[in-house]
Amino acid sequence: MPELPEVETVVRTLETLILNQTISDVMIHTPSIVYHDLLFKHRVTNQVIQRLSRRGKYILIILDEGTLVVHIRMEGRFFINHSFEQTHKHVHVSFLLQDGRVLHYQDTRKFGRMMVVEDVSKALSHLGLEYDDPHFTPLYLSEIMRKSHRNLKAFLLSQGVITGLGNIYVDEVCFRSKLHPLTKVNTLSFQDIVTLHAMIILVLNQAIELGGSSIRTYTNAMGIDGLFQLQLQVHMRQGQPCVNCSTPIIKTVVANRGTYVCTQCQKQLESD
DNA sequence: GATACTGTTATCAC
DNA sequence: GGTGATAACAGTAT
Repeated sequence: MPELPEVETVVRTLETLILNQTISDVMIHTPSIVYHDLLFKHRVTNQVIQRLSRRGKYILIILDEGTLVVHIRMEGRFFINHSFEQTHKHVHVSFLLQDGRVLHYQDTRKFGRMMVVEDVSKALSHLGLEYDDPHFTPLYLSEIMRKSHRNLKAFLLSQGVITGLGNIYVDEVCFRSKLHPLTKVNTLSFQDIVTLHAMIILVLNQAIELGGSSIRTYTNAMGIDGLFQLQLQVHMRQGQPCVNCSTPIIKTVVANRGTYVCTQCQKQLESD
C-alpha cells in the first residue's frame, strides 16, 4: 500500500487510533526490520505518541524524545488487537499501548524498515520536495530536468527531486500530461513541465481525498481501503480502451517497472 | 511446477 | 557522480 496517498491515509488513520497513547512495551520478532534493535526498544518504551505526520512515503510517529520513522515499502501494514502474542503470520514488531491495545506491524515480504531518530530532516535528507511544498514549482522542476538525462518515468520514481510518487501515480501523471514515460526529461518544453507539475498535484490531491488506491491487495487492515483505483485511467488497464481516444492501453516496461501507456495520446518523440 | 509479476529503495557496477 | 540493474522476500498470476 505504499505511495504517498496510501501512506497519508495510514497516517490519518493511525492518528485517530494511537495519538496520546503511551507505548508500554515493544516486541521485535524480526530484528532485520528495525535499525539497531537494542537501542530501539529502549528509546520507544514509555514514550508518549505526541503527533503523527508524514514525509514522502515515510510515516513519522513523533514521541516525547525522538521520532519513530517507518517505511512500509511494498506490503507493510498496521493493525490493532488486544493480544501481545504473535497471533498473525508475518507480524514483525508489536507495540503494547497503555490502554491494553496492541499495535502490530505486519509485512509479508519483510521489506519495510523502522528506526528511531533525533533529527528527522537529517535522517531523510535524501528526499526531494513534497508535492504541496510552495517551493515545488514548474521552474524548480525545469532547472533540475534540464541537467538530467533520465527518462520521465525514472525521474519521477526517484525520490530525490519530488518525493511521494510511485509506480501507479507516475503512470497516471504521465498519461494525464500526455507524455510518454520514455521521454528524456531534458527534452521537455516548459509548457510540458507546467502541465506535468499541475497533474502531479492534481493526481496526488485527488488520491488522498479518496483514501489512496486499493489494487491487487487483500482486503486490508486499518482504513487502507481507498477508492482511487476507480479513477485510474491507464494503470492496470492493459487492453482496455483509452478514456480519450479508445486506443487499447498497452503494458510495457520502463525503468524496470510495469508501465501502462496509450501510444496514441502519449506519443514518443523521435529523439527518445 | 517453472517462471514472471508485484503500490520500494539501498546498493552495486559502469 | 549520475544512471541503470539487482537484491532483499513471500505470495499470486500465467
